[in-house]
Amino acid sequence: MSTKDKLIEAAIKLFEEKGYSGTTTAAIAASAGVADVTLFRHFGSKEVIFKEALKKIQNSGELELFEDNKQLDYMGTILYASRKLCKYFIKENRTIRMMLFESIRNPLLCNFLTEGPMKNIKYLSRYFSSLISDGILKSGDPKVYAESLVSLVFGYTIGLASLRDEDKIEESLNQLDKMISDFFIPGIENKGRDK
Amino acid sequence: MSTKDKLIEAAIKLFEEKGYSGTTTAAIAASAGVADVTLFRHFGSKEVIFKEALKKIQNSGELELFEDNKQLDYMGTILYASRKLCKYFIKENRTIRMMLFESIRNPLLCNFLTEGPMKNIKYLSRYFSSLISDGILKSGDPKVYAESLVSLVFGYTIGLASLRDEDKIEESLNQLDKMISDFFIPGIENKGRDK
DNA sequence: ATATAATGTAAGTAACTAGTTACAAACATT
DNA sequence: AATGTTTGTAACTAGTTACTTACATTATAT
Repeated sequence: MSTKDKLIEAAIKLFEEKGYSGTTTAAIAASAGVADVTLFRHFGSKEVIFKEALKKIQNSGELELFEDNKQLDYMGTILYASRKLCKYFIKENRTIRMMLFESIRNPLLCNFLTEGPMKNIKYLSRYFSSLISDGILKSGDPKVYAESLVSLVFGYTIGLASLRDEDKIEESLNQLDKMISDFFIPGIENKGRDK
Repeated sequence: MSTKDKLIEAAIKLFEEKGYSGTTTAAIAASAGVADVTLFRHFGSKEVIFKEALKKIQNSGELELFEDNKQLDYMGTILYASRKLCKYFIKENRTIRMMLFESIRNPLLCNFLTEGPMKNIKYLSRYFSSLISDGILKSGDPKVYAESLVSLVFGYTIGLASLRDEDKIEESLNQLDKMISDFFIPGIENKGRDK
């Protein structure tokens, strides 16, 4: 691994735990096992390495919500997607919480933060849209369906699960499954018609 | 307003915007219009004034989700409660985002943060429980119902709405209403039976 | 009117902070 | 073997940070 990569990795670890102003350039260099001055030779300033760290964080956040090779019904597909989303939110919960805070003062970060979820919402919207056309789901705005699902998963994992004991993750996943299958899906299903 | 109160208020404003390490004691004192040394005479250290500020934030978060004098059906009651919750999350979104971040390193803050929502979840659980007994809602775990509702509102306001333009709040409230009435409630309603 | 408490002024401490500069050592390339 | 690149060491700057001490001033209460 190159020196630059070592620095970026150390920076990500520290920034996500302590935020921008809680992290010092000296700590990043020490954590990467290089001299202080090397950081400035590579990045010039703390601002720059912070932004580069964010860039790498974002690139690692590309999610494939649907797996083509699996033959699932719509219930299974929605559950699969929300599980995947949930696992991502749990895994990255500290980064997300840090960025949610840093974006208070840095509005550019807001777009940055929402880019990933917005992509997922688009994918989900398209999927819901096709399910509506097929008469499987009630007619309605598929984007609202998608935003609801993502909000539910996000709110549950970041707002509740990530604040509880870390060893209860499996339990959280199960409860989320229950939420989705017991009333998110029944709420959007087309019950009156053919099925 | 007493000097101590002025300091706490200034501290809240700064901590919620810049977090713990981004806020300086000098800035708090200046914002409160008092001398630097006065802060230390009242609180002794930055840690202490931070914790006192948090205490006051928490006390202001007591929410009455149900209004007794209004005669609403269950749909209206749930919508009223979620609107109230949503408005609170929007109003306090910066504080919440700050605490979500600060709690990464301070686990005590986690309990602190969830205390308010957990109370709301308890209230809602009790309400849902009675609706289940009345046959209005499907049988199921009322706590899961409540956590779903709070997660949905939290996820939508903190995860999506608060990151968008601030002037779109009204629109966000309307969309949340739509989510609740169009498929959260249909998802938990008892459709098969008497109503 | 006087004692008491709360505040301001001023100076200072010791540690930390981002960032720079100059020089030497290690390294790989040719 | 010579050269250029990357890195480490070390010293430094200039500003910031939490926090302290000593003394003067103001307000309050009795």
